Amino acid sequence: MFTKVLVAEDYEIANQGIVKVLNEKIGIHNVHQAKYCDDAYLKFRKEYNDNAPFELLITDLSFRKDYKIQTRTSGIDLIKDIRKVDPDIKIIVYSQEDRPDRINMLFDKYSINGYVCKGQHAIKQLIQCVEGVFQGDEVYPPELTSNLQASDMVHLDDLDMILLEELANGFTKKEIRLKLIAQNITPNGESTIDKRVSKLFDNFKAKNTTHLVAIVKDLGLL
Amino acid sequence: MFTKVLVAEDYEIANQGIVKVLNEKIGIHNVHQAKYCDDAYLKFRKEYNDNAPFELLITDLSFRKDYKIQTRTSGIDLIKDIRKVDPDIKIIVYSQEDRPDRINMLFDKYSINGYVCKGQHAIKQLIQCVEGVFQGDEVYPPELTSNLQASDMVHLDDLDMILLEELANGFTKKEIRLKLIAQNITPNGESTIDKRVSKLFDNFKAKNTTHLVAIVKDLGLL
DNA sequence: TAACACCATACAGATTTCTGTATAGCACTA
DNA sequence: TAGTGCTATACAGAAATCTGTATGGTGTTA
Repeated sequence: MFTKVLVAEDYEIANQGIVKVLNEKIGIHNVHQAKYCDDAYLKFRKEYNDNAPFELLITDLSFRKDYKIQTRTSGIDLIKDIRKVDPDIKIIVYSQEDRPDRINMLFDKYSINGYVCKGQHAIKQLIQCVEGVFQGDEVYPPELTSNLQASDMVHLDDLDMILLEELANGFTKKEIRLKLIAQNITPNGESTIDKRVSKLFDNFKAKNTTHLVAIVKDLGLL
Repeated sequence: MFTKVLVAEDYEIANQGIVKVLNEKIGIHNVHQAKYCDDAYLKFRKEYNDNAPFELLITDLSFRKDYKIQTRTSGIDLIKDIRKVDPDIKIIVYSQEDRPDRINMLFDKYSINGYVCKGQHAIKQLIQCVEGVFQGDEVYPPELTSNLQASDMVHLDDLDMILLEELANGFTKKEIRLKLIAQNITPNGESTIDKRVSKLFDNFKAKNTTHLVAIVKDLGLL
């Protein structure tokens, strides 16, 4: 089993909880804690340079901002920087996020090794995740593997995303059309945009533009 | 100090963390845990009926939904139901939420006794909060008292919230007007609603309804 | 009490949204 | 190759949004 672990989590009580689980349920005692991304990075760097690197990083994604100015403001920044230095360290992300596309992105783009959703079954999942990652597996959260269908069925292409984005930014379809033309993006006919948005209404069962944006924001797609 | 406490928090690791703090830092050992609102309510009810009521409830606001169907789905439901039965129990809410208006609402509308923001300083704050509430104080989180200005300058009343909510749900202003009339809520003139929404545009610097809803969703007010 | 500010409401006009119908092009296939 | 389905586009009309102006009521204050 891992012997040396770094936990990056700004939320103190959760941090304590993780350490408790690692100690008592998995038997890892050499656990270091960090409440800021920059702090985590420095700790990582120090041990790495001393030739006693951490074997596992467990990190949250979102870190609350406070008076301390940080160069890294999210777990993603932290992961990026650590991966650059040490491609071998195992990384488990442990966060609120439960959107399949976001989680998949972490595995694809930042080659994390495991993901645990904060939630009711976090303890059991964390234990399984640490064990799985130790054996070299990629460990996806059960929440994700069970219902891939629903959220991923509606496929949104680039134009759809641009439209949603610009509508949410308060632009009219005419304005959006002009922007598209200016950026040489096709299609950009006025009625095509109308039709695209209408199709999004169908996809998301929205009654109008405002409703559409509200739904998409709630789904976390925007 | 309190001797009998109920902790309602679906997120296991945090739940552990709270118990640890209550045990080790405040010296409360009779701590019961619940991971679902309904479960918390039943535990509360049982002890109350046995004439050995909890003196303090520490609860989260948001509970993740899962296969278990719950009649109470949020901490607010739980608080409402518990307050109905026992107006004397002290309640500390302990949540992600950091919007001043939401937190104030909890004190005003549900007469909670304390609030702690999940975050970097949650342990210290929780300790201070429990001690303050024990002495009969209302304990607001330091995050709130320090910068009331910014976010609270825009005061949203009930009607504003209804309008935002219904617009986000895709209803037209005419439909909303009819709903207001049906529920005997005044004012409900067509142009009044127009004017109210226009004022919200000003407040949030929104260009149109869609933009407004997007902004408010991002701010977490909806 | 008179002046002033604020709010609910009405009305009207310009703009935008939403929907339906219609045409043309492109790709696939029987 | 003719038929079918999909997409981009145009146009048009009904409905909704947005904005400006105007009026009457209420409450505050000089």
